[in-house]
Amino acid sequence: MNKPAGAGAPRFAPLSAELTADALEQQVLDRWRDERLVERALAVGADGSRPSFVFYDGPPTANGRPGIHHVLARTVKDLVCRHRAMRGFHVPRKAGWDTHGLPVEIEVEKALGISGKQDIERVGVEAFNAKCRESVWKYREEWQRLVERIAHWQDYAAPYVTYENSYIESEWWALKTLFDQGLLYKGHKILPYCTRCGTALSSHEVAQGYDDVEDPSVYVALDLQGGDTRRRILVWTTTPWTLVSNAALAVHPTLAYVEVRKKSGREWTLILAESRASAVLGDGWQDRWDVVATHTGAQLAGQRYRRPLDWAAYPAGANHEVIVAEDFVSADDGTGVVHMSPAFGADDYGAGQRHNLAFLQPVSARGEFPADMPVIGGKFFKHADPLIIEELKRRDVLWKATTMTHSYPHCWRCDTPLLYYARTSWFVRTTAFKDDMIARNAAIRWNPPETGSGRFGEWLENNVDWAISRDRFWGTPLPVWECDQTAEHREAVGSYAELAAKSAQPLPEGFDPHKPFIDRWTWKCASCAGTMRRVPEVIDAWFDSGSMPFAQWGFPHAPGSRERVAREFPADYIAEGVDQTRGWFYSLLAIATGLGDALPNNARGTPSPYRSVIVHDHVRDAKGQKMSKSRGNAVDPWQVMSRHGADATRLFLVASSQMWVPKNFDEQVIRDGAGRFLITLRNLYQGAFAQYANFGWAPSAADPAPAERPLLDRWILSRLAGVEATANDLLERYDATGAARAIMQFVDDDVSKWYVRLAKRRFYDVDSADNRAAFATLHEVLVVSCRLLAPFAPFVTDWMHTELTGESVHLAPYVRAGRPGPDAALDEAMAAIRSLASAGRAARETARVNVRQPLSRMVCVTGTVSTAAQAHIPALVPVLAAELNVKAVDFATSADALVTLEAKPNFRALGKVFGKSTPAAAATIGALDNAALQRFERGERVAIESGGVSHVLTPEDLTIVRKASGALVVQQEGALFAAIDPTVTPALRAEGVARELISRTQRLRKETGLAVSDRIILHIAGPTLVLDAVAVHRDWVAGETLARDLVLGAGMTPGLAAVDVELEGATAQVALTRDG
RNA sequence: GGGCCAUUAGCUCAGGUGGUUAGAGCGCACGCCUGAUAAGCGUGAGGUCCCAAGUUCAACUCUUGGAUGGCCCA
Repeated sequence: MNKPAGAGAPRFAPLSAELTADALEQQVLDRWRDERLVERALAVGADGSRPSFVFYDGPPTANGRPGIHHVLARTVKDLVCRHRAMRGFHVPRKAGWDTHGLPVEIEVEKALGISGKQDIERVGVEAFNAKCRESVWKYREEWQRLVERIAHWQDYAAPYVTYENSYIESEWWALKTLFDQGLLYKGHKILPYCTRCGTALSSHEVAQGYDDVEDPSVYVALDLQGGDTRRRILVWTTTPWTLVSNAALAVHPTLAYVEVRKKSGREWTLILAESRASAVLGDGWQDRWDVVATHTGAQLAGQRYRRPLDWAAYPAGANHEVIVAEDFVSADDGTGVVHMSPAFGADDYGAGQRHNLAFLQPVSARGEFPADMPVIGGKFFKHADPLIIEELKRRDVLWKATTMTHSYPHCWRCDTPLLYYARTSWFVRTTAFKDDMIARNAAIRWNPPETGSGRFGEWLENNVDWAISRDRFWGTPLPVWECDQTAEHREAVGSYAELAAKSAQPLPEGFDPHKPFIDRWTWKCASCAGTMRRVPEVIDAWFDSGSMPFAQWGFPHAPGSRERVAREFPADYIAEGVDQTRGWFYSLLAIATGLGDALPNNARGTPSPYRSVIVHDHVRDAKGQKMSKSRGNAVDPWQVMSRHGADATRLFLVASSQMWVPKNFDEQVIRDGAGRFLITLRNLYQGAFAQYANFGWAPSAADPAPAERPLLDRWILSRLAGVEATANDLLERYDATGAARAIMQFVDDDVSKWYVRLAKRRFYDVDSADNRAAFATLHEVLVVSCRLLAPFAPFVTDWMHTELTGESVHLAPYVRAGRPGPDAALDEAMAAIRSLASAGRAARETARVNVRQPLSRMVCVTGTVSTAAQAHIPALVPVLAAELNVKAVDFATSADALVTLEAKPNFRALGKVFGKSTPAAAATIGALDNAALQRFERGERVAIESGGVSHVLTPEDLTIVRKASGALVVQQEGALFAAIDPTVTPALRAEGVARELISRTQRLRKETGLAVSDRIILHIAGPTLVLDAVAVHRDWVAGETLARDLVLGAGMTPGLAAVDVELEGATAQVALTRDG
C-alpha cells in the first residue's frame, strides 16, 4: 500500500480492523479521562447560558452487583440526556444512591450470620447500623467502573446519598409538612407482615412476592344456635388457622342461599349459596338433597352460630358468633359464607369495625400461637393448619378438607409467607389527594402510553393510604415524638435545629439522626407531665427515593437549595423499569402531590414531578427465561463488554425492540446485528474514506459547494438531511428504537450499499473537483452520522468524529444549524432507479446472463413515479446503465408496443359503490383490455356494469399498471418494471470475454500477492474468440490490469503465475509476471 | 379467581381508519467482487399472520370464545 503523501502521521488516523471494540473503547475512555470530557460535558450551560432539561436518577443500591439489566436501564437514561445535551440543553443529572431499607439489613444479617430482630437487638442497633452504613457501598466501586465503562454520563462526583444527614433532614421537613396538614397519621390496619423480618410490607413490596402455593381448602359446617332442629351453615376457608380467632360469619345481603336436607334421611339441614351448590355438593345435587328453604343473605344476618374452636376467650362487650351481611362477600368461590377474623384480614377488620366484632389476635409478632394454647401452642401459624384440621374432624364440624393451589404473597426478601396482621402503623393519607395525583398523572408523557393510563392509572384509582412506617433499624427515623403518658400529645420535627431547640440540647459533633442515637433525644411534654419520646419506627425506603427532587439538594435547609429546586423541579425526564410502577413512579408522585405548594412550582393543578418517563421492561436470557443467579443464566456485563463492547451492547438493547417490551439477551444477536453494523461503520471510515483521504484531501474552500456536486452526492446529502430530521424527531418523542433503526438503515443501505459503492472510484485520487466533491460529501455524511449515532454508540462515534473534525462528538450539535432540507423528488427518483436496478438484476438472473456480460439495452416502465421525480431520472440513467452493464436504457410509455396496461381494482372505492357485488365488479375491471384502459387514460368515459349497477369509472376506482411485455425478460419491483434484451451479439460477446479476462487477471494478481499498484506483463492464449476479443479491447484490458505489455497467443513462459479461464465454450490461459 | 399485554418467516421485528400479492434485517441457498477483503455486493427460497366461531361483498386488522407466554391484582 502506498504511503500517504507528506511526512508524519496521517491526517485521519487509520482504524485497524484488528483493534477490537473493547480496545477502541478503552482508548476513548482514556482520552475522556485525560480531557476530563465528562465533567466538561456535564457543565456545559450550567451557568444559565442554556435552557435546562432536567433528569432525575432513580437511585440504585450499591450493595448488589450490577447486572446486564442495569446496562439497559443506564443506557435508556443516558441516551435521552445525551441527545438533549447535543440539542443545546443543559442537562442536570445528579447521580444518587439508595442506601436504606430492608435489603441492606438482610445483607448485613447474612454477613453477621444472624436472623431476625431479636438477633439484631442482641448484636446492638448501633453496631448493626454501622455495618449497614458500610455494607451499602460494597459494590460501589464496581458500579462506578461499570457506569463509566458503558458511558453513562452522570454526575457521580457529588451524588445524593439517602443516608446522609442533609438528605434525612429534608425528609423530616417533608414529613413534618405532611404531619402539620394532617396527612401523616398513626393508624391501625391490617397489613401484610413478615414475621421473620418483623415488619409490615408496603403494597408495592407485596406485589413482588406472589407465589403459587398449595394451601388447605377447608369446608366447615357450623351449627346455628337456637331452634328445634339442627341447622348448619357451610363456611369455606383456605386459612384454617384463622378459625381460632373467628368472630363472625359474613354473607352477601342480596345473594340467594338454599337450606338443604339430605334425602338419605339425615335430620339436620345445611345452608350455602344457591349458586355454589353444584360446585360444593356436586353435580346433580338436587337428586340427593331436598331444598327445604331459601333465604337471602339479609335474612340470615343476625342469626347466631357456634364457633368451631374455643381456645381464645372473647373479650367482654364485643359481638361474636353472629352472621353479618357484607357486600364484599362473593359467590365466585367457596360457599358464599365467609368466616371473619378481624385481626387477620382487611375485609374482616372492616366488618369488625362496622359490627363491633370481637378482636382476637392469638398470634405473636413472630407468627406463633401462645405457648399455652391447646393443640397448637407455640406453633408457627402456617404449621398449625394440619393440627387444626384434625381437631375440626374430631369435633365433627369438618365437612370436607382438600388442598388447592393459589397464589399467596411471600416476603420478597426472605420468602416467608406473609401474615395479614393488624398492627399500628403510620400512614400518609394519600387518599386525601388522590384526585390531584390522578390529574397530575394525566399530564405525564408515558412511554409507552398504556403504562400511564393502564397499570399506573388503575393503581391510582385504587389508591389506599400509604403505610410508610417500618419496624426496623436502618432507615430514616420517623421524626415524630410522642408523650409517654398521653400518646395523643405528638409533635413532628422538621429540622435538626428544631430538634436542638425542643430538647434544649445543642447538636453534638458528629450528630447522627439514625437509630439508636436519635431515640435518646427526649424532652418534657408541653401539655402534661410526660416525656416526649420518639416513636420507634423508621420509614419506607421508597419515601427516601421519592423525596429526591428536593432532598438531593437538602431543601429547604441547605443554602441555595430553594433556588436549585425552583430551577430543577419538576424533572423533564425519568426512566426506570416496569417494576417501579408502584415503586418510585408512585412515591415521587405521592410525595410531591402531598407537599403541594410547600415545594416550588408545585401548587395544586401543576404537573407531576416528572413530565415524561420511559418505562423499560426486563432483560431475559436468550431463550426468554427470567435471568437469575439460581438459574445460572445471569449474564456478566463485564464479559459482554469485553466481547462486544459497550457500543454494540447499547445499540442492541435499544434497536432490537422497543424498550418497553421484554428483551431476550442473545450475544449472537448482538454480534450479527449491532456488532456487524458497527463494523460496517468502521469500514466506511477506514476503507472508503480515511485510507484515500490521507493521500492529501482535507476539507477546504476548494471543495465544490454542495449544489455544484454530482447528483449522486446531492442525493446522499438529501438522504442525510432526511435521516437527521427523522432521528431527531423520533428522539424528541422518546422513540429511541425508531431513531436508532432509521440511522442504521441509512448508514447501511444508503451510504454503504449504494453511495460508497457507486462513488468508490472517485476516492482513488485526490486532485480533481470530482474527487473533492466525493471526499467532502462522504466526510459530511460520516460526521453527521456519528452525531446521530452518538447517543446510542458513544465510543466509536466519538473516536471517528474526533478524527474527522478534531472535536468530540458529544460537544457537537445533534442537528446542523441551517442545514438544507431533503430533496423529496431526488429521493424518489433515486429510489426508483434502485428499484429498477434490482428488477434489472433479477431479470438478468432469470435470463441467466451475468452482469459481466454487457447487453445492448434495457427498457424501463416507471408509471408511478411523480412528475417532479421524473425530472431527475435522465441524469440518473448512467448510474442504472453502469449498474446493469447495458449500453442503453429506454423508457417505455403507454403507447409503446412493449407496454401492456393492466387495471388493478381498488376495492376500497368499489366497495362503496357495488357492495355485495364488489368482487364481480373488481373482476370486470381486472379484465378490461389494453384498448379500454388506454381510452380511460386519455380521459374518455369507460363504464362497467355489475350486479345491476352501472358505473362510470373514476381514477379512484382503479390503478393502471404498466407491464413490459414482448420478447424481453421482464421483472417487476413494486410498480416498476425492468426488461432486458438478452441478445448477445458477437461484439457484446467480445466485450464480455474481455471483461471476464480482466476479472480473472485481477483475481490472479491478488492470488499472486501483487500490490494494487504493481505493473505486470500479461500473457493471454486461447482460441480465436478469445484472442480477437482481447485484440479489440486491448487498451481497456491493459489499463484495468495495469499491464505494461500484453502478449497474445505466445507460448507461456514457465514460472509465471498462470490460470486456465473457462469461458462459455472456450478455454483461455492467462499468465502474468511482475514488471520491474 | 379478576384485569392488562403479547402471539406475524428459523431468529429479531414492521405492518393509520377492514380492501384481496403481509414486509424488512439477520440466518440460509445460490451467485458476484483484487482499490472496505477476518470486508463489500446481488438474487432467491422461507409465512394456515396462535386456534375456532361470528360480523362483512371483503378479516393479520373488528366481535366472542379458547390456547400458550408474560405482567399486574385479589
